[in-house]
Amino acid sequence: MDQIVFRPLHTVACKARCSTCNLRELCLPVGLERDELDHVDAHMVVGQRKVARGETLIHAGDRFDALYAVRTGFFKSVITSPQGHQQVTGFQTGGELIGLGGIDIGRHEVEVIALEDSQVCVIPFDQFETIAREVPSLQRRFHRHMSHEIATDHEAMLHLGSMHAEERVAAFLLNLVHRLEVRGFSAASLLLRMSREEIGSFLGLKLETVSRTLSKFQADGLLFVRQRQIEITDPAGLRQVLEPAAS
Amino acid sequence: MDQIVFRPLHTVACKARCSTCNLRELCLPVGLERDELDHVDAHMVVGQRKVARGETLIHAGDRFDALYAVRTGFFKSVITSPQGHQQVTGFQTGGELIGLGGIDIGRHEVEVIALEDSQVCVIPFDQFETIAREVPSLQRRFHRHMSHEIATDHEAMLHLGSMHAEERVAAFLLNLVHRLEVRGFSAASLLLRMSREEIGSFLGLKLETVSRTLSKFQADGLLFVRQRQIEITDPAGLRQVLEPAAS
DNA sequence: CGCGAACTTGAGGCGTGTCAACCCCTGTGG
DNA sequence: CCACAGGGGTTGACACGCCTCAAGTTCGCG
Repeated sequence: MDQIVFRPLHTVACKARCSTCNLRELCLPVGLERDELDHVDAHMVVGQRKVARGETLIHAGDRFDALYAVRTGFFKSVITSPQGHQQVTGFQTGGELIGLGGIDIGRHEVEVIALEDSQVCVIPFDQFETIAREVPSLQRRFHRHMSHEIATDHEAMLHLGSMHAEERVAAFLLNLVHRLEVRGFSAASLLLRMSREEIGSFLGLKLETVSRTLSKFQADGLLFVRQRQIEITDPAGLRQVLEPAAS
Repeated sequence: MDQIVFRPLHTVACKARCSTCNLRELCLPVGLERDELDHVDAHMVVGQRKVARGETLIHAGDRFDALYAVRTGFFKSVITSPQGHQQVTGFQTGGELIGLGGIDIGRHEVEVIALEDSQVCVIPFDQFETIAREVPSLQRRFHRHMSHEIATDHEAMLHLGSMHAEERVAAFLLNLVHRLEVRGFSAASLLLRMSREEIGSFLGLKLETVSRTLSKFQADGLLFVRQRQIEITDPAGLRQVLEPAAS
């Protein structure tokens, strides 16, 4: 689309150990036993890859042969139609898997771009399936991860298909803080890693509408916005926005 | 929500044989070897269930313990937000799996309702995971099925987030005929199993807009509509609707 | 320090929603 | 066999929420 981008493999050979990773309770190895963890440590993750802010981790159409688990940082996934329509399908952060939509046809359907300097674990998929056959609890965990993405996408469809701008933005913010909270960040203060345009694309709105809506929330005393820094001062009020227009 | 509905289990004990099912090349057992098929025949599908038109196969919130594969008929899946917003997340027909979004939290997130008299195969999930560990090609096939749902949902998000009414309806019709064509039906003539309202919910439009759009397509000579019967007279023209507004 | 990208805010237009009337088809009961 | 009821579909008039276009501001980065 744009220009040709130099794309080094950047895969660091050093083995990542899930057993010592602080995301282990959010990522694939949730709830594995000691010996299972050792097995996974030895074979699942072949290396890490660093992706600088703005760099592309996956190009649409790339051959699918590995999953990526976010270790640090923040990504967006974008789908582009043959006619050039674009849509952000999601934002991924620590412990979340990237590339699940590519398993089916063996090619990635989305472009995945880092929104800040990031690091991912590389999980070759053939090998992963072998391990999943050997470690039932890993298999179950993987199925839950895929299922979670499906349920999440359905929720996004709900937002896109049946909510007003204010409801979409409120739901987006609440979802985002919740995910950050689970990862140990503040529930009240967040730094957006994506632009208004990217939020808009994800929510099916134009960037101006996102901007206006945030301004309105501020005017209503629900939060403070200063560029990408947001302080949620009235979380209950923000949830209220989602309530059906009633008393 | 509505009233209590009498919900018999309806599961017919008679074993279904994948090896003799005419959907075997679309459903989970695609490409299995003879001996693998025998194994699957023996353990995967515990029975069938009939669902009359209008009946509910799965209630939102139901415990998840089995997947369903559509053997005959047509279903819609609907998600409802805590605030009462509703969204059709998809329509399922022969060979497609139902309930994948429920694996994660162990409860179904969607309501699944038959749009015509239908029949599904019941696949208890714990048992299925065991077989998937024993039969790698079934495992792979299942992962591809889940991945396909993810990619499909992303496509739906693209429609919902970045297309105009005419584009959405055209994309919907083309997708539908394509799926029916793969299943041996005509590419030109189709009988919609869902109402305008259900199409609208899926596409993020009101039923009137769907109706108007179909009427416009007819006026433009792209198709004939008569209630739920549609004849596509100019498939190329319909695809043209998806092209960016240009020459 | 200065440029460009990202963001904000305003004015006006358009596409889709809303509301309402009417039609068509199906099924049911007299 | 026909009358009637009711749900689904069509069409029109109008409203409104979001998009478009444009100008001005702020901020981050080189």
